[in-house]
Amino acid sequence: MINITLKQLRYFEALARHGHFGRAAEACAISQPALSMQIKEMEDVLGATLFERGARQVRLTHFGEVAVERARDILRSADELGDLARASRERLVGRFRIGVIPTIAPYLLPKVIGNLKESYPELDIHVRETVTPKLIQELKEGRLDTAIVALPVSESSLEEIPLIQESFVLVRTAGEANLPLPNADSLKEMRLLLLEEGHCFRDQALSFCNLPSGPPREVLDASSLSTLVQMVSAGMGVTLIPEMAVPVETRSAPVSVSRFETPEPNRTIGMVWRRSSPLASQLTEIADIVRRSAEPMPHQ
Amino acid sequence: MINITLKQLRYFEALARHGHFGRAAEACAISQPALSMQIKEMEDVLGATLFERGARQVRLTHFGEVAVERARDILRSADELGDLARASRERLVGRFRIGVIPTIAPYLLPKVIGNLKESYPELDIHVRETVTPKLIQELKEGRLDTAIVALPVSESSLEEIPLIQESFVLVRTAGEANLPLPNADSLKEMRLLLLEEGHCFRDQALSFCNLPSGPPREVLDASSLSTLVQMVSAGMGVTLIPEMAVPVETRSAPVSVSRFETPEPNRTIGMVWRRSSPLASQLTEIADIVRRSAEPMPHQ
DNA sequence: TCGCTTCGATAAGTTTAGATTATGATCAAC
DNA sequence: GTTGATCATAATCTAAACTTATCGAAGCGA
Repeated sequence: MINITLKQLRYFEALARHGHFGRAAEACAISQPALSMQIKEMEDVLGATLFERGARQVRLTHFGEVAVERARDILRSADELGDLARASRERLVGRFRIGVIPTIAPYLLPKVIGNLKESYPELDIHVRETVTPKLIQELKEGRLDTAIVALPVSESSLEEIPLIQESFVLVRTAGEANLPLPNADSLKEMRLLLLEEGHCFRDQALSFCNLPSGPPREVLDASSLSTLVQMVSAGMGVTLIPEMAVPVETRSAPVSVSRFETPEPNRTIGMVWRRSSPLASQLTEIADIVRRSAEPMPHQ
Repeated sequence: MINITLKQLRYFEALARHGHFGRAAEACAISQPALSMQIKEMEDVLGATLFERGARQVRLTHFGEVAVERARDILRSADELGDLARASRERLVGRFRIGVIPTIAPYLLPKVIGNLKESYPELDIHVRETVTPKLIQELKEGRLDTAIVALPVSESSLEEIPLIQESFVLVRTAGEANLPLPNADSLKEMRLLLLEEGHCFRDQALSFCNLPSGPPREVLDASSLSTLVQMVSAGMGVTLIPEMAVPVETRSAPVSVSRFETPEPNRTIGMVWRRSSPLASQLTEIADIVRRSAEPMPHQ
């Protein structure tokens, strides 16, 4: 399809404004014949006359009058596209899709989202909460912009940066508060309640106890830390939870929380994104915000 | 000012639609490298990334998503400009400024405008009523599209086509109805009431009586045919009026109307427009409409 | 892990479109 | 009739855009 060009529209608008080929050409920084030819070309393509060439003046035809309004619309729109681009370079705007694993989301997200909205008011934040493999999948497919997960992820196409390191703590019934602290091996002998398969935290806990991950164990697997703690308070066993979950999960449950002796079991939480993501530079900024959102929590 | 081109926007839209350089290029009927280069150029000019090039797929960035909507707006607008042009070629649209002399306007215009609006419903008709020299002036300056005047105008830059020929009739008091018909010379001796200077009809009447046009005469000059007829009915003299004015002007006045013997005094009414007017072809159509509007009048 | 395939980027060369300068035609004004 | 202003046309040149050929990275199957 042969068509008009934006350049022609600019020339056209200038000629409509000046009503004079010479001066319009000067305004466009081109020669008068160049302008004449482009206007003629545009009239040919449109199949309609834009200007009535009088001996002493150049006037818009009726169609020209209608056309110049339309042309100004188009030119303004095109210029605004440039403005839009500039704006998008300076600050993060538009939709931002963030994925978080379930053992982090409830404790970290409220603060992260609050801080993000403060820093980027024009950001339209979407949250996806699911297990790491799904997040990674969606991330690689471009359905997420970033994900907050436990490191390492070890995907060559993904950039990963650590944010915080947090310990796991032991949750027992309130009555067991003063019992001696079990070590990794003695934990193996206790009724250790765990999350269902798929959660990385399940594997990390098992790993701490030197147990193989994989097949479900005899004890019922929970789908959330909250359930785990409730089951502990009901006397069904003990469990491990990450430090950041303590304030929320043990607030209303009659359980005791104990830290392990060093080396404490722990996990590294980090952010990952596609290396090819054009948001890369902004994502490091966002990582800072997430880090700041998480830092004060252990001390609160 | 360096800027994007409509072509780039079309390529961009195609790539956004297909998510694949090869297929988008095919859809645009260009080679894949050509598309790659134009997209790259566009990204450079905008200073923002439009697509995230994954190994196996091409995805819009957030900015790209915003941009493609804007691009579609622009492209649609540009296409509509073509539609607009096509529409304007087929039928007359927009503002249409018509000038008419005062000795025609009241009698012809109602019908002309009615018929014009019927034939060109989308026409925005503006009427200017004044004497011939002013109409010609405004016509040449492009402030009118056409004028209905008495011919000839004899302006080299104007096209003129005759529409109708109409006679002048004598208006006397009702009591004078049976008096013998004066000839041109005897009219000279009567108290002939005329329009004020500037009206071509005044000159035409004077010319019929073999009197010089120009200086005002002793009798008060009127500014409208209506006034003339009223003055006649008041016994102040006689007058000439064009045939088409008879039904309107003598309806409620006690006057008699008499036709002259051949050769009757008469005038040729025609339409004029700039030869350079791009409406030329439509103006001949309009001339037909005006002619049809005028024709039945002498017989009614 | 090693080809194999897919797909986008890059390079070199060709074509086309747009620009320039010079000139012509028209018309109004003197 | 001559002159000056103004837009169109012609001839030429340049720069942009396109083409074909090739490269390089990444996924995928054996």
